[in-house]
Amino acid sequence: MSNLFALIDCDNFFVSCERLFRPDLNCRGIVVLSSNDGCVVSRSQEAKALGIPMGAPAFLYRHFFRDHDIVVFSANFELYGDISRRLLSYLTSLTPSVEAYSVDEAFVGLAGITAHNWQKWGQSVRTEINREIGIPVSIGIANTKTLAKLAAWHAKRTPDLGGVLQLDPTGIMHYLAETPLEEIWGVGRRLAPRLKAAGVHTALDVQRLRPRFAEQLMGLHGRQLVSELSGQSSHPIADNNQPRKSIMHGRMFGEDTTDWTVIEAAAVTLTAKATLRLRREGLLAKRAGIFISTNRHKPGYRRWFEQIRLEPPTADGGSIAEQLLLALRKEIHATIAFHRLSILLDELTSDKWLQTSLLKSQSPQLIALSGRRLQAVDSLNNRYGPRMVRYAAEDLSASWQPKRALRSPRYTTEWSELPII
DNA sequence: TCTGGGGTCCTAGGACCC
DNA sequence: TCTGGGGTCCTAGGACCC
Repeated sequence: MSNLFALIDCDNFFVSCERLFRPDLNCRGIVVLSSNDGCVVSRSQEAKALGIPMGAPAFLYRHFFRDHDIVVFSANFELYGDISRRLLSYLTSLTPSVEAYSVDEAFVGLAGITAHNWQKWGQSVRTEINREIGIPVSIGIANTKTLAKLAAWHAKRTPDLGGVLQLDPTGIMHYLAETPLEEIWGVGRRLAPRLKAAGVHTALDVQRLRPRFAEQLMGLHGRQLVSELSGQSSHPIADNNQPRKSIMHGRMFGEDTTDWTVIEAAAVTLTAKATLRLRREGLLAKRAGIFISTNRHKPGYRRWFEQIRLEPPTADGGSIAEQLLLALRKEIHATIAFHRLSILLDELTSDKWLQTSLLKSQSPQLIALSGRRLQAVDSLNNRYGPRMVRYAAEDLSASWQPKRALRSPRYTTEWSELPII
């Protein structure tokens, strides 16, 4: 028995996924760009060594990429999502105590696993992931999730460790002292300056804070941080089956637009996608919001947010989009170049128990009809391909669709894009 | 010309109640 | 004229994460 946590953290995840099907790129500088080919979200070691920062705007680096022979990809989220699922399924074969923390990281509770030497256990897991899935990972092992994150950070940067670090009581002080404040899980760009002003510069300094003072500096969160860094766990492995609390779906437009028709097409398409996720997870939304803004990098930046109540709760994209657009239209008069639009669904509830309103009662027949229509659409789309049946408004314009000119094939999720040997 | 997308949690303050 | 104390709930905004 042990109360240890492991963090499995993929190295340069998006780049590693691209290399999986392009071994010819193994020693090349590679970057992967965000949606709309906007900025750099993943870099190979070679690209990092050249000094390309995370989040670098792609347009500023176009010449740099060319001059340094950097291979550039648009993000291929279908591929990354699929590889991520494979990793998760491998980890779940070791123990059910797995928390998918993000697309490229997972926590594993080690209580149910027996091993004499955790460092060796980590090495073997790492080797096996490399063999079975083909993605390099770093592994941190410690008594708390915060320390496991910290261990993985060092495992990535210290070649002698071979990609795995277990923080045991003898070595822990050294690594805490060597961890800059900003690298602690839970200390971001706002807290860091506040802590520095109080003379706190490393993870060891934070660990040594008096809990009351930590709470003054960082709120409740600070107290937990001190205890987590001291080896007292306050964050257990989270249950991935907990229903989600909100769904947000948005896009920056391929080009700015003043055209209401384009806004409509974007809003309906994004709402349809968001409500499809809702239905797949057996949820209904009680509230929806639409968020639209101009380019925040240009002067005169403005944004609008309209929220509506959904009575009864629904997963019907057409009806939600219609109400949202109606609400938005009332607020927007001038012709403005819009840059980005998002849909938010929240106050989610299970579709098993439908709470109908007493006052604004809608006929049960009507609700049932909408449910059957959505079911029919979903089953047609499952059978014949996504978006085979869709709202006409989705096709009013495609000009808002983001650019992804340099996307690699969806090797593992599209029959027509299978790799050819 | 060109700068991403999707989440969760905590807190402060206001409205309202007795 | 004077104007307490304590509680709950909701929301917007801020902070964090990847």
